[in-house]
Amino acid sequence: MPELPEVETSRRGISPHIKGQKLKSITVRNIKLRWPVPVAALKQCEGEVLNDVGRRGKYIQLRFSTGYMLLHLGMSGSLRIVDKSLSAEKHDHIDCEFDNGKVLRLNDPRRFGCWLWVEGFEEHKLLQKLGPEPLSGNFSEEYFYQASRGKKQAVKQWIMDSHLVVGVGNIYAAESLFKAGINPKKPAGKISKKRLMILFSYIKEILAAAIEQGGTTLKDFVGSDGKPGYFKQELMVYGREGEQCYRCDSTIKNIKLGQRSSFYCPKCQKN
DNA sequence: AAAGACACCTGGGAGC
DNA sequence: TGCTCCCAGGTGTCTT
Repeated sequence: MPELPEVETSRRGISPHIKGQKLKSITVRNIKLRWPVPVAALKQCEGEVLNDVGRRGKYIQLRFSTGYMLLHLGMSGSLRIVDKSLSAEKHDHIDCEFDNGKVLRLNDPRRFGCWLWVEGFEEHKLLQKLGPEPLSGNFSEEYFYQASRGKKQAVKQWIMDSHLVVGVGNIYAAESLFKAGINPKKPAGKISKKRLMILFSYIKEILAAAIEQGGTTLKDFVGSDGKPGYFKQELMVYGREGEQCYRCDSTIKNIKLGQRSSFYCPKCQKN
């Protein structure tokens, strides 16, 4: 469910309801997420004020004075703000109830997500090796180009590696490669600087646009009656196997790269 | 060091 | 209706 735009949209959506509020209680109904939920450590935050809701890559950080909760939504996780009177349903694993009566509720059917506790303000091990934020100045053209040299890995897998840059998921990897006219199988190190710079621009552009759109398409995420929303933007290739390319008369293909579906147009993305 | 395979888990849809 | 099989927006960890 969540690529970076949805995580950021979730962060923006929940923050105004809970930032500055005192955490009244935390309820963990299932500790079996990707890693066991450290209930006792989380409980120590009860009575503390949530100072900030941050984000690094696809991780969300709930900051308290003693440290922060580190959340990831995995493949199927979602966060909602609900009234404390709304009873929990299937896969609602964690509730954070605040003094204002609002509850931050995690739903995650597949339980690939996590909810950890990080003491103090050091970067957690999971965050230490992450690459730059795609929409920050740290993600530069020169960095992108230099990192690509000598890489034999398929460009699609390369741009999805969070050690290179965070936040490029399966959908937006496919979409940015289509816009750049680059074949997803092409080894990253064999792409010319000129074409890499085009790809660089599209990665930024598409993620930025998706975040903008996420604000409207995902508002349900934080509604009291909310169900997870989906991006309704027009995807050029993702999920369109067998359909006609919007830019030519060719048919969209789907190949496996690193066990992930990879949609592309064999004509528009010949090389 | 780098690339690839595998692991974790549930639900929905296709096909029989 | 119900079974089996395949697929899904992620990513840490283990194996070559």
